[in-house]
Amino acid sequence: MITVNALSEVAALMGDPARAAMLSLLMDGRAHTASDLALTAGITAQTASGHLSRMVEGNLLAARAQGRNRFYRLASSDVAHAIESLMALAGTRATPASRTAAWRRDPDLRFCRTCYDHLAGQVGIAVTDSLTQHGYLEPKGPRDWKLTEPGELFCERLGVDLPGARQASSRHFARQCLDWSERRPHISGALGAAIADTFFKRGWAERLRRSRTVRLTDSGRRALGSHFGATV
Amino acid sequence: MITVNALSEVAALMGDPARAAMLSLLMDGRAHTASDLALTAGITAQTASGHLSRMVEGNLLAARAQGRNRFYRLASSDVAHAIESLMALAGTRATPASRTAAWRRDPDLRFCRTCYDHLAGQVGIAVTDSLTQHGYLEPKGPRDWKLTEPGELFCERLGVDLPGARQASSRHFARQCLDWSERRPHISGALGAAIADTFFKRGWAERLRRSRTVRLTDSGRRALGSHFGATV
DNA sequence: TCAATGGTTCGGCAGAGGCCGAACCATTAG
DNA sequence: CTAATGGTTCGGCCTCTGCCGAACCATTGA
Repeated sequence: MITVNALSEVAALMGDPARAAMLSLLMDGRAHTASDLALTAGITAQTASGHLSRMVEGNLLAARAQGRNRFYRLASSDVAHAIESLMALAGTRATPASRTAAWRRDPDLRFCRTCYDHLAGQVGIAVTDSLTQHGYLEPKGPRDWKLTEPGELFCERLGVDLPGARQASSRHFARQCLDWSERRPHISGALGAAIADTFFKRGWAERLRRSRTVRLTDSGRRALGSHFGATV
Repeated sequence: MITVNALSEVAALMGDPARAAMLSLLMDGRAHTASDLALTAGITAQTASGHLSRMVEGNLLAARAQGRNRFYRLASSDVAHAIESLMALAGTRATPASRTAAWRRDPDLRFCRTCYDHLAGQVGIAVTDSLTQHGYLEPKGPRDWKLTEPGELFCERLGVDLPGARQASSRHFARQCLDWSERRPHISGALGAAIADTFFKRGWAERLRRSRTVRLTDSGRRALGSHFGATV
């Protein structure tokens, strides 16, 4: 059956430690240069080049040339979600003896990280919960959210680029994304990305280099309290 | 980082063609003997034994001895969902040139199949849609459903074993599961499994050997019309 | 007790593929 | 033009692991 082969092929692509390290870095949703990815994976540039072209061939990554550099990013959010689901599985792999799941061992990552291009972890959940509890966001269908009229006002007041988010017409606007550490949905899609952008632009959060981990700044912690009525 | 290794390890387990073939068979939610799995994968028993113990070690499978036989099944529905998400990815891997996704090439599988232990494909979606449109099922939270009072009556009339489904207390009762061919949610969890059981027990559907494909019988087609008001 | 059947362990073989050094191409800066 | 930098291709090495034959263990049935 053709799907069996396809399954093993795509899984095998993710199943190499060096490629998994690259994919993990790319889970921050940004594009990275080939040498950057090689450094992260701890391999030479020529080895990385082989891995990268194989992942492009397998439709996991997309490549874009810019000057002397070549930038690689995840091919789609579907890829990101498949990786998240595997990570969720890996996180629960703990035996009954040592109950501590893998992600528990990195509290910073659990606290706040990027999931592709939006916020995840405790902070992502806190933001999402605040939006739903204030009636700014309502569940719509099984995997989407509806931004209510008060929600639009709130976002505008916050400085979220709503027109920009709506412009990406091919993309889901407000999507539910399962958080693998909190095991509950957080806001993703174009709106989720726009909200995350706001956090970065206003200095509420900072990306850590070579990691999906995000640091919540002091002003970010205050903003969570004043704007969202949440404490983390 | 520990999560990176965990990711590559679990992906590598799924990334071998023989193991992927076994996992694919086990996606029917049932337990299969070691020799059965070996036959499916097209390898000898001793080779299969090695694969199986590695997958048990990696918490993908659970094993149960019974007499001379040894039965293997997926360790949890999380495993099934991770595999589904990879299959969804593999299905969209088609190049722009040949746009037909992989699952399109198996219309029977797309029409009706088991997803772990419940019905999926067009039939699964038809059942789910019917239940929601009649007000028997209401979305509850992002990933669950609520069975309404009329819904309970309907299920009892149908012969669904509701007490049995409720007994599995550790399990989600009515869960939303994303259908990778229809790209919409169908009913899973204990209730989804109980409904699927009803279909098999009443002779409305039959499992095909060595496959997740399910055949809808003539009486099943009529039942869909009379009980669910649906045509497929 | 003895065969038959299902399953696992062991040992050795062979192929796949990850890795790097070296060479090569492309773009930018001086 | 030349040098520097980023990236890829090529060739060969080497490990990893999937595979099977053979032997072994466990359960069942006669």
